[in-house]
Amino acid sequence: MDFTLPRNTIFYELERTIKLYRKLSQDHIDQTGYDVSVNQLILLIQIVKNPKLTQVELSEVIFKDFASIARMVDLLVKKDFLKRTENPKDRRKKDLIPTPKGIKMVNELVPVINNYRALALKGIDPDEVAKTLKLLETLADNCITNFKD
Amino acid sequence: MDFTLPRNTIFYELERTIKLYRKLSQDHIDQTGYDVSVNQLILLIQIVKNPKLTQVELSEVIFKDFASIARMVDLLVKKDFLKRTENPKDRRKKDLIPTPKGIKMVNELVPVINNYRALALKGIDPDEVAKTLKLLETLADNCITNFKD
DNA sequence: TGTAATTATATGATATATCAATTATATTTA
DNA sequence: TAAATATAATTGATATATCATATAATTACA
Repeated sequence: MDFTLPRNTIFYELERTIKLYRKLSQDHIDQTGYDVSVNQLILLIQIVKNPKLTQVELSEVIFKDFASIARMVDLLVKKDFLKRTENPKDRRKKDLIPTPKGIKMVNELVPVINNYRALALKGIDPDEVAKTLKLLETLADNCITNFKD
Repeated sequence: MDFTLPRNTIFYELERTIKLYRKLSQDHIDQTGYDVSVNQLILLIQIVKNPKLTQVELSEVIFKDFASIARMVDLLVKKDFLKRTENPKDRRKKDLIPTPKGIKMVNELVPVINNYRALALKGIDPDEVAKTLKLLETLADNCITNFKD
């Protein structure tokens, strides 16, 4: 059987790296004492930056299923970082309004994110990052064009 | 607030690429008619290749939590791709024995995996892949050395 | 040798992911 | 305008992930 061990493929290394990066991110967020997941935080930041976006649009911005967005919104609402009210003009839509508590958290945590992003890229040549970005985009395009359904 | 949109960072592109690659993988597996997830399949392949590995060792090979392994083993057993029996020498351990059905599937699906891996990398210079691998390893190392706990 | 520490696996809680189906509302179009 | 279609959000089912804890068995060591 001719099969390359996962750990010798770029696919494995992608999975491994992103997993470690997620851990780094959550770790630094946790250290601040805030009870929020990285994904919840990233979603909330997008809402703060652009309160007009619908959940469907948000799902495109952060590249997640809209069902996931609905559940993350639920959690942000439960934690009082966000309010969800009916949009008066289009009652299918919900207006997502960050609470003062949510805005305060975003303001405090954006520098934390910028910090761990920099830590993750420490010692890496920006030109190499740009090349990697290009490669990843090609890989992603290849995936899209080769779906069978 | 100075915050780079997710989609302009390498971190976002990593998440996006790996998500599209997972979809490509599952799509090609599904097309074969087999009822198995990519992760279950990758795990089963490792077991076929090395039936002596414990679940803890398997979790290192495919870089997943051992709790995840236990649950994936459960599912493989339920689907009759795998048998789990007590190890007579160390009764904490479980021997994981692929069933004939499991072995047949692995033999049929390994070429499918090799095929979609090649599709994903089509048109990409192997030297660039090697460079990207190095960058990802550095990024992963940076994450590991910057955990706060 | 008996107790402590370690190891292997399993499981509960929670978060996230996808897909499919549902509900409600808006929009299109025949 | 009524019926068909599209859109926005929610929810259920299932898979996976992590973390913490539990259980059982083995190994280390005082």
